[in-house]
Amino acid sequence: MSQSLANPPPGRFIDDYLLYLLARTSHLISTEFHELLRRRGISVPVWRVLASLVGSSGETVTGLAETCLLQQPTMTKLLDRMVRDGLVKRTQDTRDRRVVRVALTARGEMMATDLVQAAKLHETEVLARHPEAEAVGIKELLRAVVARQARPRRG
Amino acid sequence: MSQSLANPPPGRFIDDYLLYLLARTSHLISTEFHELLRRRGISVPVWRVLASLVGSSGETVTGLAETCLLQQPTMTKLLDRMVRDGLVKRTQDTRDRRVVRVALTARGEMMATDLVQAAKLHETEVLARHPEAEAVGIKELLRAVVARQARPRRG
DNA sequence: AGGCGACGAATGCATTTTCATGCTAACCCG
DNA sequence: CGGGTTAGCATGAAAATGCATTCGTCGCCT
Repeated sequence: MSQSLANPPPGRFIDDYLLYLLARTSHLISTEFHELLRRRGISVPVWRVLASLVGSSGETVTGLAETCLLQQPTMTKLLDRMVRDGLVKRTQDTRDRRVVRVALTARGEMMATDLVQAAKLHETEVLARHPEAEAVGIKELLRAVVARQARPRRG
Repeated sequence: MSQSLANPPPGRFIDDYLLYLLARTSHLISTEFHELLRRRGISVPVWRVLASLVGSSGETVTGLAETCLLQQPTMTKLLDRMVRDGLVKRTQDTRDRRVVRVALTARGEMMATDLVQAAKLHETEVLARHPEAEAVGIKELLRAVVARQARPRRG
């Protein structure tokens, strides 16, 4: 029962609150890259879809929504816009006619590849800037947390 | 000797992309708590404001926006609703009449205190579930990253 | 004091997101 | 097979958000 073991700067509750620290870190670091997107006129959700589709031959709408941390109706409408803008195309799955397969168009592919390159560059900068994060293997750590946390899909 | 010296799972780009891992982790863990909020009919932004205001005698609108990772106009409108719902009150700063001080009402205070307690409980569960995160001092790590990252005050 | 630039908050409109629901196709089980 | 259930996606009205701009106040500087 000793909260004094750690060293929380006991100012605000949230400054020692894990969920807030995670959200803030994510937001703070991502914002940097998001400004690059903004300069190119690409919204964050669009970037997420593009990044999710590189190297894929077709993802489902629901799968994309989950990956991009969006709700399914939001993804449907986002895809509407991306189809309109010629970034992705929808095709019907032949085995299961309920399923819609989403894939990049040539234009989307080009844009995605380009952005992924920029993202990798940025990531390198970020890791270089925060050596202690790399030292503890932050990516492996996060992957492990995600893997364990990943929802038991019913059952 | 970890096997992760090379590229771990070269499936999708994003699965080894730091910014995505951060966002996904944050989202995945937060979602748990957000469901508790949902059951009580409280939105995430409202919760963030409440949590930001416990123990405070008055924050500015812009300050709250930054803390809650929202834009200032969004915060203004969010506060409109929270005032309407009797959770917070606005008062004019006497020293600087541009500034609006936002503070919890009695009802807001009660709700906030209650939720903070639940949040602390949940945090404990989460940390217990992910021992390796606690082992590396995840909170201290994130605090350090935020502190270093937050420096560039753009203008 | 007067003027100018910066700051803090609010506003208006367009866009996006949400929530609940509808629809079709596949599954399951008797 | 047929009826009920579930999965996958779309839709529509209402709410929230983003972006640019506006309004009022302050600081500074001469």
